[in-house]
Amino acid sequence: MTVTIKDVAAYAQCSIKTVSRVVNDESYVAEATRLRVQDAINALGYVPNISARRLVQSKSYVICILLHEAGFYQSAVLSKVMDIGYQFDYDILIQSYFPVHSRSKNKLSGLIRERRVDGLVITPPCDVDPFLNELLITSRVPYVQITPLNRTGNIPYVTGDDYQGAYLMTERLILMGHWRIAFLSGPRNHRTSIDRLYGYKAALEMYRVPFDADLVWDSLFNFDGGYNATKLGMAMDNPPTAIFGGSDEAAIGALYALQEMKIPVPQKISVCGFGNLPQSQQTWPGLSTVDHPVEIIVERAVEILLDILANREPASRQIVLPCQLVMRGSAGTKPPN
Amino acid sequence: MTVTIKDVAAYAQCSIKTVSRVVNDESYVAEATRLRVQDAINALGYVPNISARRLVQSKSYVICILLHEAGFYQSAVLSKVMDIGYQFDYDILIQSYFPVHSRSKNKLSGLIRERRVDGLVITPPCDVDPFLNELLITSRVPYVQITPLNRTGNIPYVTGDDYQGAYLMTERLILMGHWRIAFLSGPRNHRTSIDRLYGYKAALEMYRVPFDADLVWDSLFNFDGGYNATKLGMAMDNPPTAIFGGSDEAAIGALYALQEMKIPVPQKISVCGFGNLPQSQQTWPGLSTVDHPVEIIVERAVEILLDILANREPASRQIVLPCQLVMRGSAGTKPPN
DNA sequence: AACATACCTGACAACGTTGTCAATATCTTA
DNA sequence: TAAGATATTGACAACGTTGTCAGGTATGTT
Repeated sequence: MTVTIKDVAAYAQCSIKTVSRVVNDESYVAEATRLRVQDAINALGYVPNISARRLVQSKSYVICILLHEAGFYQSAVLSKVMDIGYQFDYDILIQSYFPVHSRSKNKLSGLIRERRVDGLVITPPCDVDPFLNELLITSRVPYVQITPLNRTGNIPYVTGDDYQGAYLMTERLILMGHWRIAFLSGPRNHRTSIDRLYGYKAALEMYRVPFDADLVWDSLFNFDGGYNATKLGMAMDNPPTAIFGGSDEAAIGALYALQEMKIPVPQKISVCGFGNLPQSQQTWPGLSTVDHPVEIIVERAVEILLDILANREPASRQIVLPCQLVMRGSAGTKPPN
Repeated sequence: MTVTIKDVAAYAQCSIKTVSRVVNDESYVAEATRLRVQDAINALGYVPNISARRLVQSKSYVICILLHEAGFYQSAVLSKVMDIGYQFDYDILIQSYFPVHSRSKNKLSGLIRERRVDGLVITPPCDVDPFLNELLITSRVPYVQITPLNRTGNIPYVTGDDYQGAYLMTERLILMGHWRIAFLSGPRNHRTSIDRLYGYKAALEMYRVPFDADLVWDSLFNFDGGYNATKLGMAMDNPPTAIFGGSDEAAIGALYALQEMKIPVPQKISVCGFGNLPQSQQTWPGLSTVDHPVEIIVERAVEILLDILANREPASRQIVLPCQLVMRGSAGTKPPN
């Protein structure tokens, strides 16, 4: 039924090893032989059996993207992963991971321990899960973290510069006249969230704008969090003239809340986000945000992983990429009192 | 280094075949033997080598989700696929497919012909690509289409009822007093787009609302298309009081355009979409839309595919699921003249 | 007691490829 | 011309599993 390397060898009158050499572009094949084999391959429509190759080489040629819930950020990562997927010899497998499901744990454990995947790309918030970390250590499977919530210097990761990005945006708001700027914070024990908050604080300090702890609003970095925090926060005696969302999702939630409260953006209040997700340019007004270069981040992460898998030493194992401001309609100069 | 079935057999003092039986839960293994083998497996930490199993069974235990560009709809599909992915024995591979890239074609062709995937789930607009269709036919690989742009009765697919959904929404708008309702159309040669247009027309007819061809605006079903069409269309002499976007993306584009033109929604004009994408509840005002039950669609599609792969006859090979209205703030009664 | 039947087990081939190594042919150099 | 280097090829084992089939041992039936 299916054409194997033996059929090709018989057709081309040579050994299977020679066919293998031609298929894998190895040296030491006479030009005439190579052509004869090529013809045989074409004539018979031979395609190598990947399972056999994988067995004998004990490699799966699969890398796995590990995601938690499918939020917008995760979608953005997937978009890029898909875009570049066809450039590699590796196949790309996606796997969700919910630590609460034991089936989910089992699946993941099988994936790694049965060596169905050669390497992993880990997206937040999977990097902070203890079970996964344990599994990664004991199995010794290579992996790279993308924009981890927490990170240590010896694990490969690629991330945007949270501190610098938050600093830039805060600075910009200050230069537009704002001095009461609320910050929509994420979980207080996550590095990403902490770094962004530090960037925010540093800019305030640099421009001698007093820091007000009441302007740091917990948002969990998601839509509902941003919405609720804004509803609550805008009721304070001395509300801010700008809201800087530590994530686009939270900022979009803030936008929604403000619309609901009929507080015009940006006339009465400015809103900014962090992430530059695809939908942040489809809100009204367009969301000013810090571009977290997801595409480059993913590209670099996959590059590092492929280097590791090929036993090449990657140019760098920890990459922090600078962020840029993307100003749209949602941010403007501070309104007169 | 790695523990194989032989090691387990030696430890448990039995043949490799018996270990295989235990691992695969086959009958005809004495209880005592089974326990002895289980102990050996646990003691040695044995995990079967999947590549070997795949080779001997000539199956890959992988299903592939084929996507074109990573739009929001595609992300929604992926989300659900991920959600349910850990329930299967199959691994889930994602692959983008851009017919213009020859590398993309090669990758896909290899994926199928090298039998790296056992089956495919095909998302729009991949289903209308001739190269892919040719490949699917010649390779005989099983596949299911999700909400195909075009479809024939003999190919497995799962989709929402475009006609019925569009009918319902148009009817609702009419009942809210609208009789000049613009329809943001997709490509005119795609079944999905045509069906939604027919549903729209049918409702108009039923309620004796005259059909005006000038109110069918080409939008390509995306944000820019919806935006441009709305900008253009609202400049006409007798503009509509409602815009029904054939897709949420187009409707969100329309919302943006209307905000830009300072035409209040829903006071002056109502806007509705089709799809109920995650972000359609994060727009302001919340987008009224037709819920396309993506989650169920994906679930059913995967069920069908798994049935086919297991040589079970699926309960049904073509499934058309009813749609429901989700009314949010973007639609209201027709304003007085 | 003879025989059928169900249960249990293991030897061995097969899956389709790549790696190792030896054998041969051809070329280069002194 | 001989010796050594280089190019070319193929035989065969190995990868780790599952499928086939034959053989053995209890158990039940006539």
